[in-house]
Amino acid sequence: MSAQVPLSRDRVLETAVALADEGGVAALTIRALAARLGVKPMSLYHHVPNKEAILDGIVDAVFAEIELPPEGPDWRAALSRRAHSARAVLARHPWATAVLESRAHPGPATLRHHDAVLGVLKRGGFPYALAAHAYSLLDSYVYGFALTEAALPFAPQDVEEAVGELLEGFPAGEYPHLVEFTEHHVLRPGYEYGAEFGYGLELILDGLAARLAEAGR
Amino acid sequence: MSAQVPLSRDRVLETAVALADEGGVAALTIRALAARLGVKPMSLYHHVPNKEAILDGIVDAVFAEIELPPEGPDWRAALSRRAHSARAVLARHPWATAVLESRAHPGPATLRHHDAVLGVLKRGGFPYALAAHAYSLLDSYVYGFALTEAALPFAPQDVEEAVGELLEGFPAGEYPHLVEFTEHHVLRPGYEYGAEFGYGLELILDGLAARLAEAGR
DNA sequence: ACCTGAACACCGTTCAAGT
DNA sequence: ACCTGAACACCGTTCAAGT
Repeated sequence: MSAQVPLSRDRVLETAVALADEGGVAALTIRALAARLGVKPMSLYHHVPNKEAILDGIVDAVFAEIELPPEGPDWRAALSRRAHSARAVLARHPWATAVLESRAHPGPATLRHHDAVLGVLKRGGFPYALAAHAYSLLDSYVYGFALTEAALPFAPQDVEEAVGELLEGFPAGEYPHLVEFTEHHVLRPGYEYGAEFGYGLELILDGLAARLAEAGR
Repeated sequence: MSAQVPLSRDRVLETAVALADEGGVAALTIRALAARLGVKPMSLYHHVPNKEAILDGIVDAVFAEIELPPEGPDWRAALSRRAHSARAVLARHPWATAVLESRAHPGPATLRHHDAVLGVLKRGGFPYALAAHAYSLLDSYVYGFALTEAALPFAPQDVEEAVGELLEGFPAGEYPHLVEFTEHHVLRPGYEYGAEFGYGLELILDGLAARLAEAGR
């Protein structure tokens, strides 16, 4: 209610993340943020230059939640761990992946991450070119998976209902493979989209390991 | 100026895509859209129920630009072709990938695509589970790469300048691997982020081919 | 049927004024 | 120094009125 705890950049960003988590990025308005902080809209401008800076800040705050890869010699375990952590964090903040696109100003947590991953690749013996391939591939996969997962029009427990509705709306015979695949696989017990993440990640890591072995010969 | 060509849903969506291409999704407002169409804001509501529908519509319009995979028996060539086409289209409309996230209503072009890709996998002999893995992996990769590419804070020809500025802003010694990697690889002539796409795609297709061969044994 | 003017409840942000 | 009231130039959308 009252601003007993004084306002600060950190408290603004923390609350901004909470608002976005609850209602998506559209719910994150300066005015709503001020109300949640028990303060008038204009007060925020003493701690943050404008809304762009808030968006930059919360993206970096989300990055800070991702585990830095462990420093050990096992590049594969380190990258796998980091990828799983990134996916979990981005799933907790479904708005974050899309907001990344518009951010041209990487923050310190983001840069620290890039640095740590490049360190892992270097210690793993990746030549520069292969390190570039590996980084691009892994990051694209993780972000893309997070984006796809965030776009799923249903919570995992509601697949059946949501997919059923979708199928009913199809013109008969228009999407035969989609219907067949949905009925024979997606709606079968045991299918869960989230489980695809690990499969794809392992395939990519296998591929990188093979390329690295070739490069070392 | 005057609405000689009568307004229509298609003309609204076409213009909406143009506005987003020019100024990002933030530049796509009902009012700007009406102005561009030489009409008053309220007129749009006779052809489109609201802004959400416009966003659904332009995402589907972008999907319609992606080449459907060819019908031939070569699954690998078909998927590669489709992936390259998708990446090119998403690069032409850098706002589109992020907008995907918020769209729970896939349009007909989107569904036709999913159907066609599943058809390719089926004719290629992919069991349902492997088809699911393949679809998730490829789509995540393509979207993630498009997102990363759209987030690059510079046009390809300005790498040197933009990256130079970024590096100068770093606290000394804070990001050693990032600095080393940038100087020894990113800033070297011949490096271009866009070229990473093909490498990653081939690695994924190699992996899928190996899994498919195993499944067939 | 299609277009529109006025109005409503919102935005982010500036500026001058308070403590 | 930090907070704020009033104001400005925007949003998307409803509703009643025009042709």
